[in-house]
Parts: sequence; structure tokens; C-alpha cells
Amino acid sequence: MKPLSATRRKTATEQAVSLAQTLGPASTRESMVAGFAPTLIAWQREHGRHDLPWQNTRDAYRVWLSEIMLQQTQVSTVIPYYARFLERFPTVAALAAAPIDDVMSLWAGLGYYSRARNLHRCAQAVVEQHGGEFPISAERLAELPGIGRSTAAAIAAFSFGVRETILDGNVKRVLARVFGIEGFPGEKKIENAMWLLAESLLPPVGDVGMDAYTQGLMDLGATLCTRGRPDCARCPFAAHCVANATGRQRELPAARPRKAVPVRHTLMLVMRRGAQVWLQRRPPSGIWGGLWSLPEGEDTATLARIADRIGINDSAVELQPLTPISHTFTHFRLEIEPLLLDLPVAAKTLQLAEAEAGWVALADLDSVGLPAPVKKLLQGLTGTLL
DNA sequence: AAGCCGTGGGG
DNA sequence: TCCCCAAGGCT
Repeated sequence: MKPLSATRRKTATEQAVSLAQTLGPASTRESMVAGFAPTLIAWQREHGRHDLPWQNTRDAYRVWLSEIMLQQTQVSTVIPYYARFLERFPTVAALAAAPIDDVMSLWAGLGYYSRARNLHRCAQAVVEQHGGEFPISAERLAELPGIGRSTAAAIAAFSFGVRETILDGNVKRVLARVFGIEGFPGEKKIENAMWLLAESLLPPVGDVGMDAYTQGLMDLGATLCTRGRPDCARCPFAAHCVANATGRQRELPAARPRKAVPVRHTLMLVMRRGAQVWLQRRPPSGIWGGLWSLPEGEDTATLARIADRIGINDSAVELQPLTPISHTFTHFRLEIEPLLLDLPVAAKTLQLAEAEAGWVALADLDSVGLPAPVKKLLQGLTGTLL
């Protein structure tokens, strides 16, 4: 048995003290909690955003689609993708019936590709398990693939007026500043405290303003309480905000702890035959999961073996170095060295038999889902061809 | 719990 | 140029 001091649970008092320290000054909380929702709702109706493409509808399909796309992605980036998806898949049934490759190609460039696979799986679950209608409660919504607690609350609030709180990056930033919450919000303990606080701030049961309230949380963080230069002069909570009162807008919320970004290297084989290039599908999980990309290897000998397997037996062929590409991910940097292998148009190679690899016309690159840097690389290739 | 998972824009 | 991270979820 471990020493008691190392494993004993905190007493109720210690927990209360800990929570209070996490949540900041009690005086601010007490004076703020009751007035928070009505103030926010009034501000949103007067100064919030009302004309985003996914607003002014209670169609849960549209709300859901936008919320998934907006996960860790800014509004301006999402807008064109949202329009293309809605045009191609007007209903959840249309999306559910589509081939996954169509979904992936439309998602290409948006990032976090597991979202696209979960989007497709979720659409199929809604059709097959819920009769084509999204469930109304946040709890049921959160059981679907790709929908977590915050996204479920957003969908439920916007589509059905359900009283559940979101907790996204905007809300975390607002709460950290207004209530003076210390610590990195990505840390479980801090996040749990923020969920409790966010729940305590909800409008009263029966309030009809859940859509304006939820949108207000997002709008406040996105338009006023921004990361860089918060516009406190226009903020409805300025008079009660801990960060504003203490000039600590830059310090709250606490930044993510630093960690070194590892660097990985790879060679990419750009095998060109006339106006076609050889592509292969990546594994369903991991970086660029489910997208199409170029064959990779650690050295030229590996790439030569790959080319040989596809059908090139002339050892005299030259791999021509192209301009290296540096691509930064969330948790590492990838140094790409592209090597061009130009084949005669008449060269015999494997047929486009399998669905996992084959020749693709440079003119058709938009029809397959390509990683952003690969697409850029191949578009440059198209340029040199003209 | 902490690491994995993209891309683009702002400072 | 480099750092930070955005309407997070999954494992």
C-alpha cells in the first residue's frame, strides 16, 4: 500500500479552496453570474454576427456540418468549403449515400481529415439509426462520431434551443479573462472547472434565447475578446472583467506549455508520364489519413525500388530533384524532398487496376483528395508543363 | 492524461 | 522568420 499522503483524496474543504483559486476572485463571480446571460444575449442581438452562411436556419444538418468544419478552424477558412459541401450534399441522406472518396476530395485542404471520415460515418448513422433526423438532446448527439460535448451543445442549442453550454476556445478565453482563471485551459483540471462555471452561467430554464446566448459566447470571443488585442472598450463585461481591471489581457488565458517541435524528413517520388502523375492512397489513420499522395521513402534507393515495382526497369533513369518543401504540422515539421521521374508516354507500367494507386491526369487533381503541400507541388508541375 | 491530428492567418 | 493557435475529438 502506498503512503496515505500520496494517495488520499482531497477533503471537501480542500476541493472548494482549490476550485475557488482556479476560478478566481469570488466577488467577481457572485456579481457576474446572475447578469451574465441576459447581458450577453442583449449584446449578441445588437452587436453579434447574424449573417454567417450557417445562421438563420434551424436545419440541424446545416448546423452540424458547420460545427464540424469549424472545429479548430477559422470562419473565413470554412466558408468556401461549407458552400461546396452544401451544394454537393444538400441533405444528410445525400452525404450518407456518397462515396467516401467524394467526401475526402471536397474536404481536402481543410485539415484534420478524421473529421471528414467521422462526418461520413455520422451521416450514415443518422440515416440508419435515427431515421434521417438528428437527435435533439446533446447527450444523444454526443454519441455520434465526431461530435463531442461542446459540438453537441452547439448543435442542440442552434437547432432545437436546448439549454446546454458550449466550451470552445472562444469561451475558454472569455471565461479566463472575465473571471480571472489561472492555468492552461487545455489542462484537465482547469477545463473541468470551466465546464462547471460555464454551466452556472446559462440562461434560466425556459429561456428562449439559447441560440443568441450560444452565438454570443462565440461572437464575443471572436470579435471583441480576441487573443491579440481585445477591444475592451466595446465589451459589455469590461466593468466586471478581472483581466481588464488588472491589465492582464495578454496573460489570460495562460499559454500552452512549450515543447520542442521534432523535424522529420521524407523523399517523395513525383513519377510523371506525359500529363499524368502516379498517386497512391494513404492509410486511413495517421497523417493525411485517407488522402491521396505521392510514394514516399527515406532514400533514393527506396524510391528507385518503388518505381521498379510499378514497372520501370531501366536503372539509368534519373531522379531529378525539385524544390524542397517544408510543411509544419501541429506537433512536428516535415521536410519534403521531391524527386521527379519523367517517363516516356509509351512507358509500360502497372494498370490503374487497384483503387489504392494509379495514374491521375494533372488536370484531374481536384477530383482526388490531396494534402495541401502535395497539391501545391503538383500544381507547380502543371505550370512547368504548359 | 497526454499525444495525435492540418492548415492558414495574425502578430 | 518564427511563434501562436483557431467554433475539438479521439485514443
